[in-house]
Amino acid sequence: MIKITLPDGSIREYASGVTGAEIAESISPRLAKEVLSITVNSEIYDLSRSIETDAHIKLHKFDDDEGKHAFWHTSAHILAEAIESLFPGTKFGIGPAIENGFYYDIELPEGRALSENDFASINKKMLELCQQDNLITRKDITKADALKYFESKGDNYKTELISELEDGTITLYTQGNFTDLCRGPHLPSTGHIKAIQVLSLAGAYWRGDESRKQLTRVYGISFPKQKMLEEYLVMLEEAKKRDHRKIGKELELFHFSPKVGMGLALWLPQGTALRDRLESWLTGELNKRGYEMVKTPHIGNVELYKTSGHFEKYGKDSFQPIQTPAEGEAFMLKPMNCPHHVEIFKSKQYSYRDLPYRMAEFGTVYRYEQHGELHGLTRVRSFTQDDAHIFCRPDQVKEEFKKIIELIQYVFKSLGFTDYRSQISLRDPDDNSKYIGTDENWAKAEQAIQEASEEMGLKPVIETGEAAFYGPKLDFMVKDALGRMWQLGTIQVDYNLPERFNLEYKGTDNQMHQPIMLHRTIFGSMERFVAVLIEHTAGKFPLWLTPQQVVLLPISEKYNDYAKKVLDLLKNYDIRGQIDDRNEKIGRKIRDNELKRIPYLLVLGEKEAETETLSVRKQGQGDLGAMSIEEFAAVINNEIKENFNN
RNA sequence: GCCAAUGUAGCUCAGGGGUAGAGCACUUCCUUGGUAAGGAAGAGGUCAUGGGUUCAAUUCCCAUCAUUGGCUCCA
Repeated sequence: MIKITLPDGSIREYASGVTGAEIAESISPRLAKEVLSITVNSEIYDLSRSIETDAHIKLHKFDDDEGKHAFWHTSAHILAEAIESLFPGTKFGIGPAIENGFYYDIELPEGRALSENDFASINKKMLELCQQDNLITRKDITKADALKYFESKGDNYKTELISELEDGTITLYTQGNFTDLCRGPHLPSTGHIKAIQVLSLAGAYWRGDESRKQLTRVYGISFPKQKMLEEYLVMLEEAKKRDHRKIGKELELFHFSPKVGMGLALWLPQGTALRDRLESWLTGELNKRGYEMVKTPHIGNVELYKTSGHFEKYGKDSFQPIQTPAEGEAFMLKPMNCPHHVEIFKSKQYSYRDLPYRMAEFGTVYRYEQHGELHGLTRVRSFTQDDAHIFCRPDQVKEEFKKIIELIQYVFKSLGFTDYRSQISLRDPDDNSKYIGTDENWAKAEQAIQEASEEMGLKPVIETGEAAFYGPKLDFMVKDALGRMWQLGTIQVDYNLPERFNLEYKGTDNQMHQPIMLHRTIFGSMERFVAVLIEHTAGKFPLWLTPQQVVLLPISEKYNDYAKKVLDLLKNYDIRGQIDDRNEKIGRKIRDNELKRIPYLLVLGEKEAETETLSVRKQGQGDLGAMSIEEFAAVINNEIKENFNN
């Protein structure tokens, strides 16, 4: 008998060789039906694989990541089986589970290409294979036998993968008529998959190497219930509806013109109003927290970036330097704000008492992103960072981190991002040679980041070896209304620039010391953040932020004068809006302004004019009834107050 | 930068070897209204750009540019 410890600490005894499926069955038949894979002492097993020794186990269903992984991994094999049966002679690359579904990289036989027209037949075949409920079996074979098998199939991608594996046993998984090289784990049988569908096609280089052959990547998704697939497809539709490029056009926020240049956003008046409001609000918060605003030019002498090291590292792939009539003189479009800020720092002498120096700028930078990488406002060639640099003493790093974390938490909360994750990137403990800065400073900074995160209530994921060469960092990822993750804020420690620019301050010992520099941004860039905010809110911005809080709708032009009077009064309460005095009926005005996502519509006619009231309509809720101007102002102000209080 | 698809009116899109269509938006007129589209008339396009094939190209072919979906890269 062996002892199996469940996640809750309870211990059950089974005969040696018991499988995950049998354990699940012994706990509950319902669980046995839903369980997909099992973790045995931190290794993930198939349910049919026997367990020979005492172990800690955890059973995985579709609702945890490990369960999904096995589910989608098996789905990828089904996709491959379907394609092989429909297009014999197809060669297969890799077919992993990904965050949302799975893909398989394939190479179709000569002269054959896959198009969206083939999706229906693939879907049909995949569903058929699932309904056959074929058992999935795992087989250990030798490397030589594995090579022989895939050579006989002519599958040179698989043989390449196998030949790079270590000697020893190799596992193959078979379901129905399809056998694939795979580490596993997989579902016990294909019947668990009740809904499966191809989603899209893309080209992908074999092993991500552009000098190698481009394969066809087929993306798909699958679920244990048909209804879940339907919901997923609805979510994809919803994501399309929320696409910031679409809403940006509808709400006239920004525009791209090929005549100006790709990746260069033109901010329209409404978008500018939104962005300016974000900037001025954040500036206010920065001032409260001891930051000082600075402004620096859009270009800088090439020598500056040579000193900072950016030119050497990125100059070739960047916008090329601008020549001047002077011999040998060149300027670069600013790719980073930090060298400029460093020069501001260097403009005077510092005592230890002057630190920390918190310097912030909404600084526009230019980076030559590759053509294919440009995407709406999220990937552009000119963008404005909400950048800040904090020059501090080593003993201040932790406190400064805490202050920045507090600010980031406040900003996220105020904008409705309640769900976010954080990640600390530390250096690779096995190889210190690739990092600049002393061991002592790194150790201190890494400790400071971890303590600060913990004291501020973050639960960061810690990634060792992910730090940049110049210092460790803390990144923030927010989850939007559709559950998608966006990387926004980041705080980075930098030992590199202080060294390259020879920054110093005078310590209590009357000696010069090198300050530590912290880079930090909250929004990342204004462009990207506005895009995320649009998709998160579907264009229904928080009341305090939205460019137009109210639109006044006179019933007919007889009441335009009353509307003008009301608008003036509302302005006294800092409520912003405009009058829709088009020659249209009230229903039309309501419809058009609802579509523009105006939070409050005020209907003004004879009744209202006589009683000095407003008929208030809230976006998405409809008629709230009549109110006095004072009452309405209170409604608005309360809603704004609540936004910042909860 | 690579692969694929796409590019027709301000927007969303239909069409198709014989000089171009719809809806919305726009302009003018009528209508002066009560909570998600009032009516009529009008104007608007070098069918992305440049070549080629053809009696004829917006349509077919090639190139370029841009957009979209991926890949690669990202200070």
